[in-house]
Parts: sequence; C-alpha cells; structure tokens
Amino acid sequence: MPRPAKLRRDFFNRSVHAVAPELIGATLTVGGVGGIIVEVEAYHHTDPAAHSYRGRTERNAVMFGPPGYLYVYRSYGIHWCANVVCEADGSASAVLLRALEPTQGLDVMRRRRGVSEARLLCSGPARLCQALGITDAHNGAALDRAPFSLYARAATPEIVIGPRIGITKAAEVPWRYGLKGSRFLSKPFR
DNA sequence: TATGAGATCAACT
DNA sequence: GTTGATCTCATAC
Repeated sequence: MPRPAKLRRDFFNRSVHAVAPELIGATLTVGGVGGIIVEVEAYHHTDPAAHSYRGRTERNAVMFGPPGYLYVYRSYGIHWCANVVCEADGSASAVLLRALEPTQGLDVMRRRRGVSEARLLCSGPARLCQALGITDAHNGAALDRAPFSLYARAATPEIVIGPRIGITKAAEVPWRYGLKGSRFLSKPFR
C-alpha cells in the first residue's frame, strides 16, 4: 500500500479559492497527532473579514510572507486558531483550518482536550488547535517540516460549500468548504 | 433545542 | 472603550 504523497510548499502558491477546496480530505498531523481535514475557510486580503484586510501588523505579519507557513492567532483572548498562508506576492491570503476527522493520536487529543468523544476533539478551529497542540509557538512554522506532516488526499472527495461561520463582515460569501456528510464538521452545511 | 454569559487579549476606533 | 475567524457551561423553554 503506497504512502500518500506529501504536499509540497508549491501547493499553497495559488489562489486561496483553489487551495481551500483541495485541502479537504488531506491528512494533517503535528508530532504524529492529527487527522483528515474536513472543513476550512478561505480569507483573502481583499476580504473585509480577513485579518490582513487593513494591511500588515505585527500579529498578521506571517500572512504577508511566503505560502505554506502557519499563521496562528489568539481568538477571543483564550483560544488559538491556525491558518495556512497561500499565494505569494504579499497577497496575504490564508486558509483557516476549522475541523479535522481525528485518525491518529486519539488518546493524546482526548487528554489535551479533556473530552472523550471523538466528535468533539477537532470540530472547530480552536478545538483543533488544542487537540493538535498548536499555539503561538507555531506561528510562522513551515507545514512541510517537523513536527508537521501534510499528506495529499488519495481520491477526490465530495465537497460542500457555504457561508463562513462566526463573522459579521462579508458573512454572505460562500468561502467555507467541507467534506460532504462528515460527522466532524464544526457546524452542518445547509 | 436555544439562548446567554464568562473567559481574556490585542487590534482598532 | 469596543469588538472579535470561539468554546463551554448554565439556565430556560
């Protein structure tokens, strides 16, 4: 049984709207703990909801750097959320990792999260970071280097698309992508 | 099932 | 001083 191909950094050097749907079904692990990406959202610097919309700041500096790196920020003062930077040339766009289907290191994730139900381990951007142990220490880290591993999907899954979650600006644009029928989404698509 | 409050911080007005 | 790419727990229906 052949190992799935590792995603190269080039993969991210394209429009977020091309990268985001293709990430669905890929496998992400951090230190051997992780699972299959089932939900992401796309953010572009022309998008009022994006952190990079108003230009470069200390917090979002990674978004203005090369693609294939992680942008981690603190959400609501207490959570971490992780994005993958896309498109070079300072387009400052990124894909928000919103949910995984846990497949590896379930026990570690349960311990970090303090819950046992698999469904609650990674079904949300902050839960995902907590389960995988992602913090601001990983801000600016490359996804193709340890402790990260990212493997391309084996087959093309069925993708569902809808409006993004939890934002007030540009809330209507359908830039949320999910794996059809997955039980591990942060919220169902309609 | 649904709605609301609290946690807690950095960017922005 | 307000807001936000969130989650959890409590209380109400």
